[in-house]
Amino acid sequence: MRRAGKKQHYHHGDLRAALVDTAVELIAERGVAGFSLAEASRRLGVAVSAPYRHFADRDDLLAAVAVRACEVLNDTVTAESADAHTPTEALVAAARGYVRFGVDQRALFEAAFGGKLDRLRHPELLRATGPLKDAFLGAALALSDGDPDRAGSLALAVATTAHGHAVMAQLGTFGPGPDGAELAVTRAADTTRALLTGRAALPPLPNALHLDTPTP
Amino acid sequence: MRRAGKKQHYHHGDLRAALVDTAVELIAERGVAGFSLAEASRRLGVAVSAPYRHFADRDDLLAAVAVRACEVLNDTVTAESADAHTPTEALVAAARGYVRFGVDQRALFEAAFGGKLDRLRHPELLRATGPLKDAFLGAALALSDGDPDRAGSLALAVATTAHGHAVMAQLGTFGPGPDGAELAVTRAADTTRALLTGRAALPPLPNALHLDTPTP
DNA sequence: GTCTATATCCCGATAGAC
DNA sequence: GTCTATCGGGATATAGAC
Repeated sequence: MRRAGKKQHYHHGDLRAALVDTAVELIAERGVAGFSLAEASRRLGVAVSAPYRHFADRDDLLAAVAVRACEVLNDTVTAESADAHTPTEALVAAARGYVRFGVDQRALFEAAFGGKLDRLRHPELLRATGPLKDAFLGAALALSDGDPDRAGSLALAVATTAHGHAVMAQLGTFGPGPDGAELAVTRAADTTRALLTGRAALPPLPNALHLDTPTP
Repeated sequence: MRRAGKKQHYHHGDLRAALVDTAVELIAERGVAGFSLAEASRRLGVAVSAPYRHFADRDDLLAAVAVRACEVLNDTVTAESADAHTPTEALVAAARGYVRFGVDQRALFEAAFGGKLDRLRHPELLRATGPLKDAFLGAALALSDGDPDRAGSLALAVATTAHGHAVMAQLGTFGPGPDGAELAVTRAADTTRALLTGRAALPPLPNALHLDTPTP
C-alpha cells in the first residue's frame, strides 16, 4: 500500500494507520492532553470529520496509540532481556529495555502511561500489558526458587524502579539530551542490580500478579 | 453566582492565594493540562480578566502552584524522616514520605512534576527543590562514610525509587483507593530497604548533586 | 483590583452531499 | 470514505470603564 510519496495519499485506504502515526508525532510535540483530532486531520490533509470513520472518538484513537505503545514496550523489553545468561542479568536487561523505551520513544511512553483513559472501556489495553508482566515475572521466578509471591514482589519492585528512571529521565533529572538518556538507562541497570543484591530484604507479596488489573 | 447576604470576599485582597487554592482543586479534578484560568475565575466568581492582575499568564500561576507543591513535598519528606534513629531508616522514611505526598496530595504532585513548564523561566521553582535534595543527601552521606559521590548516587537511587512508586500508585498499579495508596507507601519502604541492603553494588556517581539543575 | 466586553482562536462532534 | 458546512462550546488575552 505504501507509495514513494508518503503522506499525501494516506486518505486512500490507510487513514487509520496514518492517524495513529500522526498522533504519535503530535503527542511528541504537545503531549497527550494537547493532542487533538483536528490538528491530526489538518496535518494529514483530510477533513476533520474523516477520522470518525475509523475511530469512535478522540479517546478511541488514543487507546489505539496506547495499545501500539504497549506492544513496542513489550518488544523492547523482551529483545533486551532475551540473550541474558542469568536471571539477574535478564531482570537488569528488562529494566534497561524499559527505560530505553521511555527515553527513545517518549511519545509512546506518554501515550501508554500519561493518558487518563478508562482502561475498562478499552479492554484491549489491559490485554496488551500481559506479555510485559510475563517478561519481568519469568526472570523473577528463576531468582525466587519458583516462589510466586517472592517473584511477584521482585518483579514489581524492578518494574517500578525502571518506571521511576524512565519518568525522571523525561523530567530531565539525569541531564539533557542523549547523554541524560544514556545515563538514565545505565542508572536503572545499576540500581536494579543493587536492588537484586539486597533482595533478601524484600518481603514477598501475595497476589502481586493481579495488582495492575483493576477489578471494580 | 454571588450569594445575597454573605459575600464571598476573595476578590477583596486575597485573590492571588485563592487562585492557587482553586488551581489545586481544579488540577485534582481535571489534571494540570486540563486546568484553565477561565474555569478558576468562574469558580471564584470573578471575571476572567481578574487573574491577570496577579499572574502574568496561565503558566505563571501553574508555576506558583508548583512551588507550593515542592514546599509541601519537602515538608512531608522532612517530617517523616526527622525522627529516624539510623541513616538507613531516615532514607526509608524519606521514601515513605515522598510516596505519601504522591498519594495524599495527588494534585500537588501533578503540579510539581506533571506540568511541562520552562523550569528556566521560573527560577523559584529550581530553588524550591533544594531542601528536598538535602533531605535525601544528608542521610545518604551518613551511609556512605562521607563520600559525596557514593552519597549522591545513593540519594538519587532512593529518590528515583520513591518517585516510581508514587507515579505507579497514581496509575493504579498498587490497587484502587486508600488500600492501594497504603500499599504503595509500604512497598516503597520495603524496596528502599532492599536497595540499601545491596547498596555495595551501586557504583558512585560524580556530580550527582547538580544533575537535576539543567544547564543548557 | 475588579468588571464588562470583545477579539481571536481552537476543539469535538454531527448532518448530509457525493 | 471522504468532504463541506456547521453547531455549540471553551480557551487566552487585551482594552477600557469604574
